[in-house]
Amino acid sequence: MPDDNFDLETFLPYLLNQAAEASSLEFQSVYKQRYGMLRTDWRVLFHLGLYGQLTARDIGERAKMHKTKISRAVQRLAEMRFVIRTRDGQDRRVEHLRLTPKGQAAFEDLRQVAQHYETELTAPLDSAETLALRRALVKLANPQAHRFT
Amino acid sequence: MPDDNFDLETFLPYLLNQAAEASSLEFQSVYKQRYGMLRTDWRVLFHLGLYGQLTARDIGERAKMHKTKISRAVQRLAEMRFVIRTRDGQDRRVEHLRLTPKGQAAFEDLRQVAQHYETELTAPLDSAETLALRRALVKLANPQAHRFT
DNA sequence: TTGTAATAGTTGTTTTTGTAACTAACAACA
DNA sequence: TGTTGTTAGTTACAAAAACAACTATTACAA
Repeated sequence: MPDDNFDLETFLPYLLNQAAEASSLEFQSVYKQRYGMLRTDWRVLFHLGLYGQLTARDIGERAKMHKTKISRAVQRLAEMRFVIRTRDGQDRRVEHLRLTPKGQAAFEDLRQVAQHYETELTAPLDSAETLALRRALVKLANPQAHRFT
Repeated sequence: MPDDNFDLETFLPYLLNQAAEASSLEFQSVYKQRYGMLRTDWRVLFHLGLYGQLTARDIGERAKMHKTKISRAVQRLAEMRFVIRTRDGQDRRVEHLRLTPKGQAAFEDLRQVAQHYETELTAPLDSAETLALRRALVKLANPQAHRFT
């Protein structure tokens, strides 16, 4: 008979998903209703807003998103005139992406929402707790950096 | 000019999603390859395995899953002969769900995998960190219980 | 009673995602 | 050169999720 001291509510993949979903809900409703964006869209937007000009490949690497997701997000963002794509001169396969003024404005707007929402989210946690949470999450999000296998 | 001290990597909804995705990956490959299950499927399976007979409604409430998701998961699990459905005598709308012996076996198997995987996941964290993480996640997963709005 | 609202669960349709195959461009090396 | 392999990004198709409308049953109140 296997161990009985297992609870679903403490199983990390489950718990993490619950927390992630709950904590994304409100923010999601903002970028969705205000700009008709999908989750992939705002991620790309934020990457470009925060880190400047990037290629689709760069974004995929940083955000761990598959290239098809990014390709489609960029298409949508370009249609909305939030992003401009320019071919690289040296290597004509790669495309440089950057925000238009309109995209920049949307980014600034959503960043403020995000920032505000962040403080709301962490309200039930004291600052030590929040710090510990972030540190643990970073470790979980980047497993290879901490394992030996 | 808005605050510039905002980083995507520390934005909780983003970070939580990254951690959740990374930490679900390996476990997902097990229940997928071993039983052809979807995420919704193992969640329903685990609910029934851990808490005994439940209705679809119960599961939806506990797991915060939409009823259509559960309906279809139950269909799949019933096809696999992992779950048995019996109509309630009093209220003929409700259906009681429980695991068959075959379903029970699959649950026990996956529970062991989960338990083992859990220790692997928490390996890079010390026990205080793990505890803090769980407590914080529980708070984030159940916002209404901690807010005043 | 009977008409209205509510609830449990299902089904149908549309979006979104995942996966694989594809095009175009470059790299490296015989 | 040309041939093979690799890379950036797109497209096509299949799988899954989201959303809305539906059936069947119960609750409740005029």
